[in-house]
Amino acid sequence: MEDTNNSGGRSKRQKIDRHGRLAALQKLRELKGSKNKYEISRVENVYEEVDEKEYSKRVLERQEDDWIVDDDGCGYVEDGREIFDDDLDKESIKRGTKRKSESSIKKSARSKVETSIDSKGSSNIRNLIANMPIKKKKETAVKLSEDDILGDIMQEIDSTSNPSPKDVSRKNTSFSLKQNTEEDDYLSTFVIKPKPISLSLKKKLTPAAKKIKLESDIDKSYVEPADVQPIVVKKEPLDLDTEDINEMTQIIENFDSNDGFPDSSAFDDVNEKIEEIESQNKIENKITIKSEEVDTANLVTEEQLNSGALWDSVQTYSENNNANVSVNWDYSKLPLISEDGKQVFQFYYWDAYEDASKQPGTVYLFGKVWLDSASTNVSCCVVMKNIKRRIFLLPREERINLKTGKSTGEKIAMLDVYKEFNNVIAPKYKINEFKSRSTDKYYAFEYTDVPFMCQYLEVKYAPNLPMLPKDLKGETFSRVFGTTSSFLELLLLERKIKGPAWLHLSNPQCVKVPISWCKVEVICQAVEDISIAKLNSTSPMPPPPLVTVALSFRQVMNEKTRMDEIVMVSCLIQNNYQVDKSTPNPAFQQHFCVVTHPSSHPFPFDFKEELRNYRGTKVEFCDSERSLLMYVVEALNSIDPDLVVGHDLQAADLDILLYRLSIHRIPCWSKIGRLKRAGMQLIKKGVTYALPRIPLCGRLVCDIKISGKELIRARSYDLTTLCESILKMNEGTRIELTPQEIIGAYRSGKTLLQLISTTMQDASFVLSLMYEMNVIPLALQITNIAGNVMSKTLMGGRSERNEFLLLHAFNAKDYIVPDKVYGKANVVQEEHVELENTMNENLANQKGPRKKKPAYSGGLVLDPKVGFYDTLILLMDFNSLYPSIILEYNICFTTTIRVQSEDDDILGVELREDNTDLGILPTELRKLIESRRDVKKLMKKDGLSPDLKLQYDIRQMALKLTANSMYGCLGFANSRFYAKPLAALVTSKGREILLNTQSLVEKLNYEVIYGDTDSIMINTKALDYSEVFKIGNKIKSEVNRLYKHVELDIDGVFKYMLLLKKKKYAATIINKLPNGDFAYTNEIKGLDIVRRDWSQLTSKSGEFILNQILSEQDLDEKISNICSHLYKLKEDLENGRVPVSLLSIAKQLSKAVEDYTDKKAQSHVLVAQRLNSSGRKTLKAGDTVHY
DNA sequence: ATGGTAGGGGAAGGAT
DNA sequence: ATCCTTCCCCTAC
Repeated sequence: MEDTNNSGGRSKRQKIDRHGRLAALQKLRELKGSKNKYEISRVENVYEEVDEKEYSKRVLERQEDDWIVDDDGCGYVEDGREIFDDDLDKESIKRGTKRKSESSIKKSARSKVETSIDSKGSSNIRNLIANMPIKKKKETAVKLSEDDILGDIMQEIDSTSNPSPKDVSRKNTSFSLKQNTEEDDYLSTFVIKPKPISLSLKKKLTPAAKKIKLESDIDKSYVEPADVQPIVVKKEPLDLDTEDINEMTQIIENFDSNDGFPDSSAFDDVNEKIEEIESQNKIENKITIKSEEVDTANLVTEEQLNSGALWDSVQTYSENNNANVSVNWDYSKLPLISEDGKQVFQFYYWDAYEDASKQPGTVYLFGKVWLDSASTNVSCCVVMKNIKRRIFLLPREERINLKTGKSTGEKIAMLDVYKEFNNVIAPKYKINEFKSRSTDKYYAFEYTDVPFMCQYLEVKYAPNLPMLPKDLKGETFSRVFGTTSSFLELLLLERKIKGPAWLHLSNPQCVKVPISWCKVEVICQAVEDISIAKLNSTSPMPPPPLVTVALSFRQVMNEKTRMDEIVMVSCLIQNNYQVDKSTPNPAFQQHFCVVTHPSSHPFPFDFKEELRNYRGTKVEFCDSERSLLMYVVEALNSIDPDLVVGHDLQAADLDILLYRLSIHRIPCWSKIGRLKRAGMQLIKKGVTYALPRIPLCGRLVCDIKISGKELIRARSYDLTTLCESILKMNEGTRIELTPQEIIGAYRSGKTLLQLISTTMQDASFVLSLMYEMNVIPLALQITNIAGNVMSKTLMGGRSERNEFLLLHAFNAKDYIVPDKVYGKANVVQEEHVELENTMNENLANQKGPRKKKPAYSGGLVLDPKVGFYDTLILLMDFNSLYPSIILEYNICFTTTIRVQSEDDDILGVELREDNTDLGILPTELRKLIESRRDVKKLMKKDGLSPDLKLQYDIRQMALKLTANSMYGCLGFANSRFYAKPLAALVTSKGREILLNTQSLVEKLNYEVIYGDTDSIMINTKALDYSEVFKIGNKIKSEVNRLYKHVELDIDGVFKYMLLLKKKKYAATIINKLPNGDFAYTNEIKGLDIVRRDWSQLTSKSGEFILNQILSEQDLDEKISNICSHLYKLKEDLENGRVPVSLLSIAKQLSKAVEDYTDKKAQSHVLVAQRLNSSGRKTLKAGDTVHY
C-alpha cells in the first residue's frame, strides 16, 4: 500500500507538528523509492481515478505562484490508527544532524553496556531500572509537598472569593506575571547538559519594572517593533490600583449611573454622536457599515499578529470609506445563464436548512450567485418547495387478520397492498392524494424478518399531509419505511447532492415577498428542477469566495439581575476568503468595534477625548446594550457574511447574544441569519436557548473551540491555549481578562481603549486560528466526501457525516435505508440499573447519563515483557487495520447474515458464504483508500506549488479521517447505521490477526515483547540497523502473504526501550537519514510525563530521568545524575524554591459542576466550584480546570 | 443524543 | 490496616 523501505517516526501521534513539516515531508518522500510491494488490482475503479485527476486538474488551474506560505497545513490528530505512517517532522531531522558527532562515542558506550550485561546478567540492570525505586521515591516526595502547596492555592483562592475586586485582579495578574520567567529560571537550575540558547527575547519584569506607571507601560506596548523577533512585554493590562478604585467609585458616586454619560455639558458632542447613532439605528436598512480599509502601507501580516504584536501597533485608522457594495437588484429579473439552450439559475450551494415542523416540505438552500450587474457574488436563497413525502410498504406473504394476528392464507399481490392503502390507510390518516408504484428494493439492516430483496409499494404524497406512524401495520403489509425521513435528506439523496457544489435550477420562480434576507431569492417548485451543474471539466469553477466575519464578544455580569450583558463586540471582515487558495493576505480588510457601557458603570469621562487619538479601529458608541445589539444585527445584515467565526460561539457567545436579543426584543433579530422570522419568538419561556445554528441559518458557523477539539490535540481548548499551541505565540501574549477586569476597564478612557484593543486582537486570533488549522477547506472536503450539510460538519460530530455517506451509498444501490430513530438512546441499560433504581431511585436519576459500559470487546493488548531493552527493537504495525479488515473480509450489512448467538440473546453475524460481490461498506472504504493513495501520489510530483500541495494534503487528510471514523460509527449506539455485530466482528478479526501475527513471528524465532491492537514490538536482539530492517521485511512478507488488504509494515526501530506496563513505555527511535546518518528521537507513551493531570514539575523531572536512562552514559553516571537531580528537587521543594505554576495540574470537567454527586471528593471539581462562585470564571462541562 | 474499547492509576469508601 | 470495588480522568490504540 505504501512505501516500506523507510520508517516514519511515530512521534507525530503524540505531538503537534511544527512548521515546515510539509517541506520535511516532501524531502522524505523524494528520497523514498516508490517501491510498492504489490499492487491492488484496480478493478473498474475508473470512476474514482478520473475523479482525482479531475480534482487535481481543477486545483492546478487555479493555483497561483504569487507567494509562498510557510504552512504545514497538517497537525491533525486522529485517534484511530492511521492509514499511512510515513511522516517525519523536521525536528527529528535536525536533531539527527546535531547528534551526528556523538555517533563515534556510541560504539564504546554500547560495548560497555554489553559487557556489563554479559558479566552480570541482564536481569540486574533490568530490575534496577524497571523497578526504579528511585523514581518512586521522587514521586512520593513531590506528592507530599505538592499537597502543601495545593492547600496554599486553595486558601489563596478562598481568600479572594469575597473581598474587593482589587485583590482578585491583583493576585491574578501578579500570579500570571510570574509564570514564565520563574519557571524558566527554575528549570534552568537543573541544567546538566548544555541547553540550547533560547532565541526568543523575553523581557523579564523586575520588581522595579513592575512599579512603572501604567501610562508608560501602555505607551511602550503601542510601539512594538514589528519586524524583529517577537518581543513580549508582560504587562498588567487592567491592574486596579487603590487610587483607581477610589477614582472609579467617585465617578460612580458623582454621576447618575443610569445615564450613559455623566451629565455634563462638556460631553455634549459625545451625546450628540450617540443620538446620531441611535437615530441611524432606528431607520433600518439605511445603515452601511463604515469600516475602514487597512492602509496597505501598514499592512498587518499574520506573523506580526501571531507573534503578539499588539493590535494598536499595526492597525491604522483612516477615513477612507469603503462602503459595502450596495446591490440594487430587480426581483423580476433573475440572473440566468443558458445551458443547452435552456435558461438556468446557477448558484453555489453552501448551506441548507429546513424547519420540518413549521414548514414541512420546504428546504432552504443558501449560497452565492454571480450578479453581472454588480460584478460580484451575492447571497442567494433557493426555496425548495413541495418536497414530497416518500414511504415504502413491505407486503406480507399472506393476509393477516389484524385482530387475531392470524394468517388467512390468502396470498398478497401488490394490488392488494394498494387497495388497503387507498381504501383504509389513506382515509384514516387524511391522505387525500398520493401517487404510488411498485418498486424493487434491497434491505440489509436491523429487522431480520425483512427479505434481502423484494417488491415494495412506494407511496409519495404532499408534505402538508400528515406523517404516518412509523410502526404502521396493515392486513397486507407488515412494515412501513421512510416515514421519518427529513425533507432535506430526501432532497439531498434524490438529487445526489454531496456537500457544497454548483447547482443548476431550471424553471426558477421569482418571489413577490421575500422570506429571506438574501440579496437574491428564487423558488423551486419541483425537486427535479434542481441538479448538480455539469460543468465543463476543462474549466471548472472554484467555489465563490466566502465573506467571513470574525466576532469577539465581551460581556459583564449585572450584579442586580445576575445576567450577562453584552458590552462590546469586535468584528473583522474578510470579504474574499478563497477556500481553495492559501490563507488570505491581508487576513481581513475591514474592522470595527461596537461598544457600550455596563448598565452599572458609565463610560469613562475622558473616553471621547482619548478616542480622538485612537487609531486602533473604528469605534462605534452605543449608549445602551440595546442599541449595541441593534447595531450588531444591522451590521451582520449589511455585511451579509457567509461564514461567522468565533471562539466558543456555540456554547457561550451566541447563546448570550440570542438571549440578550430576546430580552431587548430587538426587531429583525433574524438578520443575524438569512431567514426572515417575523413575529417569531427567539426564545421561549424558560432557559431553553435555541440552538445557535438555527437562528444563524444560511451562514456557516465556525467555532474554533469545536474545530480545535476535532483537529488538534492540546492541553486545553480555551483561546489562550489554542493561540499558544497553534499560532506558536508566547505565553502571555494573549491577554486574558477576568470579569472584574472588564468592568474595571471602564474606569478610564485609556483602559477602555485597551479593552477594545484586546477584544479586537482576540477576534484576529480567532481568524488566524481558523486559517492556520485550515478548518474551512477541510470541512469542505469532508462534506463533499460524506455528502452531508456543511454547517453540520463544522459543528463537529462524526456520526452524522458517516450517516450521510452511507445514506448516499445505500440509496444509490436501491437499498431501503434504516429510519432515523430519535429517542432510542440507552436501550443498553439492563437489569443492573433496575436493581440500583430500587435501592436509591433518586440518586440514579440525579446522576443522569452515566458512562456506559462497553457494548462489545475491542482491540487486544498483548502482555508486555516488562523491562529495559538496549538491543534494537522492531516496531511493526498494520496500516489502518480496521478499514483494511472491513475490506479484507468484505464486512458489510449486505454480506452478513444475522444469527442468534448461544450464550446470550445478542445478535451476532456470520459472513454469508455466497458473498462474492463487494459490499457497500467495503466499496466505500476502497474508494476512500484508493482516492487517498491517488492524492498522495499527486503530492509526490515535482514542482507543485506549496499552495496546491496544501490542498492535496487537506484532501488526503479528509479522506483519512472519513475512512477511520467508519468503524467507530458502526459501534456507536445512537448511529442510524448502528451495527454492533459488525463492529464486534471487525474487532474480533483484529484480535485474531494480531494473535496470528504474534505466533507467526515467534515461529520465526523472534521475541515479541509487546503489542497493542494493531502493532507488535519485536526484540531482534540485533545491534545493526540494516539487519533489523532485513528481519522486518522478512516478517512483513511472511505476514502479508496471508492477506489481500490487511498489510503489516515497519513502523520504526527503537535503540533503547523502557517498557513499564501496558500502554506505558518510552523509547529512543532510531532513524536513518538520507545521508546515511542516524537520527534519534525519544518517544513517550502513556507515562505520567505526557499526562496533563500531572504537574509540569513531575513531567520535567520524569523527562530528565528518562533522558538519562535512554542516554549514552555509564550506568553509574546515569544513576548519579538522577540521584543528584532528585535530591536537588527535594531540597527545593522543602525550601519552597519551586514556582507554584510548575505544580499546576489540569483536569477536564466531564459534566457540569452541579452534576457531580461527590464534589468534595474531587479537587478539580472543588476548584471549579470556587472559581465559578467567585465570579472569576464560568466553567462548564467539558472545560479544563487548571489548579 | 451527536464514532469505538482497553487499560493504568489516583482517590474514596465499604467490607474484611 | 488491607483488600476490593467503583468512579473519574486520561491516554493508547
